[in-house]
Amino acid sequence: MDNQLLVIAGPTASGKTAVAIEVAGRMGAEIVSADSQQVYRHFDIGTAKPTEGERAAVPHHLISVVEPGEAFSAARYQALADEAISAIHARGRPVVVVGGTGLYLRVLLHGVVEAPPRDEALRARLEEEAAAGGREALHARLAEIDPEAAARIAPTDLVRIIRALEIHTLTGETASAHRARHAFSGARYPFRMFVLDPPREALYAAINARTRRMFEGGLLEEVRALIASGHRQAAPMRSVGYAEALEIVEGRLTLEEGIALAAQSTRNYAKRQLTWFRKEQGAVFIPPPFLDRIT
RNA sequence: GCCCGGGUAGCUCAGUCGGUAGAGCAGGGGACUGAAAAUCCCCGUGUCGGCGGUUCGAUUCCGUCCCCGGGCA
Repeated sequence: MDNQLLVIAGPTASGKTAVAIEVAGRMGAEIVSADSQQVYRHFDIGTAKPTEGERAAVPHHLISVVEPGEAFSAARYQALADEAISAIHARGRPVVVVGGTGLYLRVLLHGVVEAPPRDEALRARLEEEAAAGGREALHARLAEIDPEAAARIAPTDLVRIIRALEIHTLTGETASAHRARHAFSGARYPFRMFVLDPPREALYAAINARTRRMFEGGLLEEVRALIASGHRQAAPMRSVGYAEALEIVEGRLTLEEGIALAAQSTRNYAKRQLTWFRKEQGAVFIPPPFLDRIT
């Protein structure tokens, strides 16, 4: 039973970090993060990484593990998380997985389709093509080579159209063929999952307050420093909070407008996160007080 | 007091040469497997400021009143 994972999920600002540290502390566990933005170094304030003190209290894994410019992915996450988990288990300690990135949680728990990683040059070409001829044209092309994938992907969903096309041109086999080979059903680890689910109003209030705190705590300075070190185009710069901070730094938004928009997109993001967790079989949604309900 | 603008969805506004109206944002729901805090999809009845008038029919035209801007006194 000791290598059963305890998974603590929940939308941003629901209080995952504090709960996980408390619970892991009691169990003598180590924490494996499942957060797609906290993996990037130097993006600290806007991703709400656990503090030094918190990380000293309980060892954390998969936080600040890659440079912002590096291409990260769900598959890479899975590999690194697997490594961390087996190392912790080798130490004889239990694992608490904490995170809000639905895709990463799913890939860790249920597996990832085996396919080649992104090909930067190919993607650039396809993007140009879409810019010139329209996304629908690319989608039409996908429909010819892989009707099954085309049926599943919206004609406007460029990111997914490109990935499907990419898999095909890289392997000569369609994306749906790769997908079909994977069952997704069973779990890769025994686990129990709790989803922290505060009432909507409380969540929004927490998000609004935390967003403001981030700006007061130096988010703009962090963004300026990131730009100065050449990370203006890095993937995490497009994430909730950073995108707005960038607009402020570059003078396209006033501070107040930016804070309001950042809080707004964070709220919308929190809603999106919930749709992942709702689909996870066996996940237990719990209202506060969280600690009393995690066993 | 007079003149000019405005008063339409929670907010900002578009529109109807007269046939009871629609976008963005907000809000809600959803999809998602190598960028995922990304990318994408779906959901809009509201005395069209009040009251009268003209009209088969007024949110739209006319009158009048109220409210909000701005200007002149």
